[in-house]
Amino acid sequence: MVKKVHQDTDADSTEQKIFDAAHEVFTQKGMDGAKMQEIADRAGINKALLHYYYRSKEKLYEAVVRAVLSRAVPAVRQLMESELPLEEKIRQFIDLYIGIISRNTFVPLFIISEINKHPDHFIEAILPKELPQPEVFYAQVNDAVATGQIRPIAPQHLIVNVISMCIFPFLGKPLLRMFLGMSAEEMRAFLDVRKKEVTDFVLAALRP
Amino acid sequence: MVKKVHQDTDADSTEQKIFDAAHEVFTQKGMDGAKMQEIADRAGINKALLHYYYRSKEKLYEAVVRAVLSRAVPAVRQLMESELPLEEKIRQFIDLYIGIISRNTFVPLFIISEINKHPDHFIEAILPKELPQPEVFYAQVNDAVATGQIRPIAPQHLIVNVISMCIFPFLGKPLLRMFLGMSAEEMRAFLDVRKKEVTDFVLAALRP
DNA sequence: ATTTAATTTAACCAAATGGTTAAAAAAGTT
DNA sequence: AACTTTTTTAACCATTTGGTTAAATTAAAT
Repeated sequence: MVKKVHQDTDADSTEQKIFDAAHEVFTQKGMDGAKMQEIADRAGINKALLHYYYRSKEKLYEAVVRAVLSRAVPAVRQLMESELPLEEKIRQFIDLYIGIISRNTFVPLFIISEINKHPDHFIEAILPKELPQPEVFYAQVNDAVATGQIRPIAPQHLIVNVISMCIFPFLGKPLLRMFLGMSAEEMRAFLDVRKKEVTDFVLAALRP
Repeated sequence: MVKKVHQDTDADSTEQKIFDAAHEVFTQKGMDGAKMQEIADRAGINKALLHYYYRSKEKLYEAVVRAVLSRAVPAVRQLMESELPLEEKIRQFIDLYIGIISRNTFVPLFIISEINKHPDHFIEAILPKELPQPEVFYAQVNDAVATGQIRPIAPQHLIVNVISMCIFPFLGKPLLRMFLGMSAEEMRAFLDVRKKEVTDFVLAALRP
C-alpha cells in the first residue's frame, strides 16, 4: 500500500494492525454497519492514518473480502479434489470444516450476508481464484453408488447436506438457543460434539 | 398507529402499504442498509407521511421484526409439539419448511443476520410469544431409539440437522452456485427436488 | 358548510460519516 | 546533520440520513 523503507512487515506493523481491525469490524458488522472511526480506534490509530494506508472504505473492504475468501475457497476445493476414499474424505472434511468455523465464528455469516448486499465485491474477488472442480467428487460418489458401496444419492445433494450441517449451527446459534432453550454452556457442549454427530449422521445415511 | 375514521383497514391502506414496503426493504437490506427514503418511495408516499404513521425507524423496524418472528416461531413449534408419529412428523416438517422458505427467500437470512447485530429488538419481540417446547419431541425420539425403531441419535442433533439442511441451501444459494458451478436454472432445479432429497437423507440416516 | 383527518410539499435541522488537508512532530535512514 | 517516511493533530468539507415543522391541499365525516 505504501512504500515501506524501515517498516517491519511483521504482524504488528501499522498496516497489519489496520487490516486486522478492519477484518474484525467488517466481519462482525458488514459493510454498512462498519464505521471507519471504529476501525481506526480499534487499530489504535487515527482516521487520517487509516486513509494514508487504505485510500477508501471500499478498498479496505475489498482487502478484507479477498482475505476471507482466499481462506474459505481452498477448504472446499480440498474436499472436492483430493484422492482419498469417500468415507475418509467425508470424515476429514467435517473435522476440518467445523474446526475452522469454530475458530472464525463471524466469517460464514459475513460471507453469506454480504454476498447478497454487495455481490460485485465478491465476484471480483473470487473469479481470479481457482474455483473448486466438483466433477472429481461427483464421479467418486457416482462410482460408490454404482458399486453398491453407498445408498443411491445425488452427489450435489450430499455435498450440500454436509456443508449445511457443518455451517448452519454456527450461523443460527442464537436462534437455535432460543428455539431449543439452551444455555450458553449447553450450546458450547452441543457444538463441541458436532463433529462426531455430523459424521455419524452422514455415514449412517450413506449405508447401502 | 393513527386514529382511523374513514380509513380502509384493508390490504391497500396507507399504513399497510408502508408496512409492506418496510418489510421488503428491511428484510433485504437489514436495519443498517435500509433507508427511510427508500421505504417511502417504495410505498409510494413521502417521508413526512411515513413518520406520521410510524414515529421512527426503530418503531418500523420493530414492527417488521415482530411480524417476521410471529410467522417463523409457530412453524418450529408445530414440528416439536404435534402428536404425529416420528417419520410422518419429519416428512411434514421438511415439506412445510422448505415450502415456506422458497416463498420467503430473504426472511431466514434477515433473521440470522440481524439477530447478531441487533439482539435487543429480537429478544423483546420473541419473549412474549410462546416458545417451542422441545421436550415432547425429545421424548418421542428417545422412545423411538429405545424401541429400536431408529438408530441411536441425540434428539437435538437430529432437529438441528433437519433444520440445517432445509434452510442453509437457501441462505448460501449464491455461494453454492459459485462453488458447485451451477447456472441459475440448475440451481432452481436443485432446490425444487430438495424436499425429497432431504427427506430421503434423513430417513436413511435414521434406519436402525 | 363546517370540521376533522389524511396527504403532500418543501424547506429545514442536527448528527453521523466518509474523506481531505496542511502543518507539525516523531522516528528512521543515509 | 540532512533527508525521508510515518504518525499525530485538528480543523474542515460535503453528503447522507433520520427526523421535524408548518402550511397548504385533498378527502371524508358531521
